[in-house]
Amino acid sequence: MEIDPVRQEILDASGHLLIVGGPGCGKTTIALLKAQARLAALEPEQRVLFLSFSRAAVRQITDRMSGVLDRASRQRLEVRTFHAFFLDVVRSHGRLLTGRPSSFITPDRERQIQADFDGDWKSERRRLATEGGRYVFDLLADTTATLLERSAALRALYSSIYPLVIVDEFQDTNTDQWRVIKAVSGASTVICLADPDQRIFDHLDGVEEQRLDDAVAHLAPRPFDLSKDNHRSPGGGLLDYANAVLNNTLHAEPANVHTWTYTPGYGVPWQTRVHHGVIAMRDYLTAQLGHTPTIAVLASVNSLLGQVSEAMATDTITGNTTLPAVDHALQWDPELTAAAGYVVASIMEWPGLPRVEAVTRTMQALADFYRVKLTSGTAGARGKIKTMENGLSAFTSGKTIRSKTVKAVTAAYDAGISYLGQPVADWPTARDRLHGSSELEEVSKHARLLRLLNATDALAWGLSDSWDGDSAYKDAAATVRAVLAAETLTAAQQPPETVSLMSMHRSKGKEFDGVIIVEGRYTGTLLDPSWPPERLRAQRRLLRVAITRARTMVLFVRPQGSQQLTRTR
DNA sequence: ACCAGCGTTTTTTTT
DNA sequence: AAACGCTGGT
Repeated sequence: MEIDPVRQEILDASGHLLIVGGPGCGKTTIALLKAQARLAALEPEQRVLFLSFSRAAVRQITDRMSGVLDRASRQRLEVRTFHAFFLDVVRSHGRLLTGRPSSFITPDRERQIQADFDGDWKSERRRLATEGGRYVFDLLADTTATLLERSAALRALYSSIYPLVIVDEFQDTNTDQWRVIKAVSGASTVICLADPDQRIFDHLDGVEEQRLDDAVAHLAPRPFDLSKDNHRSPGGGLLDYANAVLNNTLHAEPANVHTWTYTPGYGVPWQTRVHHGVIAMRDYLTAQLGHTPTIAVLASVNSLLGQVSEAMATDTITGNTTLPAVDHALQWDPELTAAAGYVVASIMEWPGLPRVEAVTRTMQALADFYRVKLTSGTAGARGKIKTMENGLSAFTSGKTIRSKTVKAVTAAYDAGISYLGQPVADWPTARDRLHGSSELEEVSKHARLLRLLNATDALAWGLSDSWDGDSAYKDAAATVRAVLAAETLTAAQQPPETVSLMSMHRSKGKEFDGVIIVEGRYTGTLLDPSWPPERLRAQRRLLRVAITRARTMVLFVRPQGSQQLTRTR
């Protein structure tokens, strides 16, 4: 990178900095260079801390480091997620708060504990922390902030290890993360990297528009504005176009932005259009760039991406051409799918179990499914859990059962079920018992998504081992739990596929050679003039983020008659 | 206490 | 279109 006068000023400045600029303006690169410059003046054991939100973002930053920093600097620059850092602090020093060593509760374990607990989970997890020194993920930021706020010695310790702290995507930090930054800013220098127009997580608790004002008020940072620079798609006009979408100003579609419209009910399905778009873009970019391009398919809702994934997983014949299946990664929350899998697994244990125990286990797995939904924000799941628990206790105590789900599950058990000992055939047999209430239908539908976990082989092997050789799968639930837990962990560590499908929110901080933005007929609407102004502005920010993920080109696949993204006259 | 039916919204990381 | 939350009938 060329060091212009503004960047030279950043390198020379001392004290807190607030570096503001849009996508691809080089905020990260100049922050890395600043870290290198600062490291040269530090003691050998001192480090620079670079905090970001997701493991994917950490990966992108470390990848970029190799081209910018020398070896020695790379080794002394710690790029970590907020959570990894908080976990370290709590593990090392949580004892100061509770008088006992700290341990943490993984999300998987949290749900199990939650499943066995009746009452208010929020106060219970707080109690587990203060009385047992056991922390769930959600409490790590708050605990770290409290530790640093209360202990001057701890603040001094961390500031001496990390005299410089860089915070990525600062505009989306929540209240607890900000408390931590504030606490270390007393003795450490803080560099905030921010783009107020990339604020797309306002709807989350603790993420607020005023965060940048907080920084100005409490840190009095030296401000720098890099928003005029664009290194990601130089000359390509993608940033200009994205800014026009943000502000709804007059702008023509640049040559590297294309729109395909589809008419619902006529011609090929929209999913096939997307499939075609991915292949066309891959071929075009391969020729133009001379290497296999990275491509993202983005939508504003997850449900559309599941449909695209389904379509792209198989060869599709359209007219006289065949679209070959495309290997891709679907980034979505696998926890619910896994929970649905545990319900199916519990049904695979039925032949070896007495009636009460079989129904109880399946009902508990069903309740667990709704506990997962509850933790991911669906308030209505609470009522369903209660209904199921009530129905289950009515069942075990012989009272009249009113829950449709309990009735359907007992009826399915009483109808009898037999397995062949072949997991691939027996799994659907078990899954097809999930009928007779809206809850069972819902779980059944999620269970069908299990193919997306790419764990089919591992599941079949595991279940073969638990076949008792006669009629039942013993400990099928534990087997499936172990396989799926292992699978989700390894999936997170894999290098990204060249084609990935994710929500526009999830694409934050990532970049790709090409981006395909999909809009459905009824779902995932990109813009609707009837929305209230605040929602429209939030959506335009989101669209700007999505468009600027692309280095080279953008393709929209939209239904006919959809709202223009920029003013055209 | 349960659930069908109706009107509204769809966005989420973390070992 | 599907999944949410809310409400009134059983």
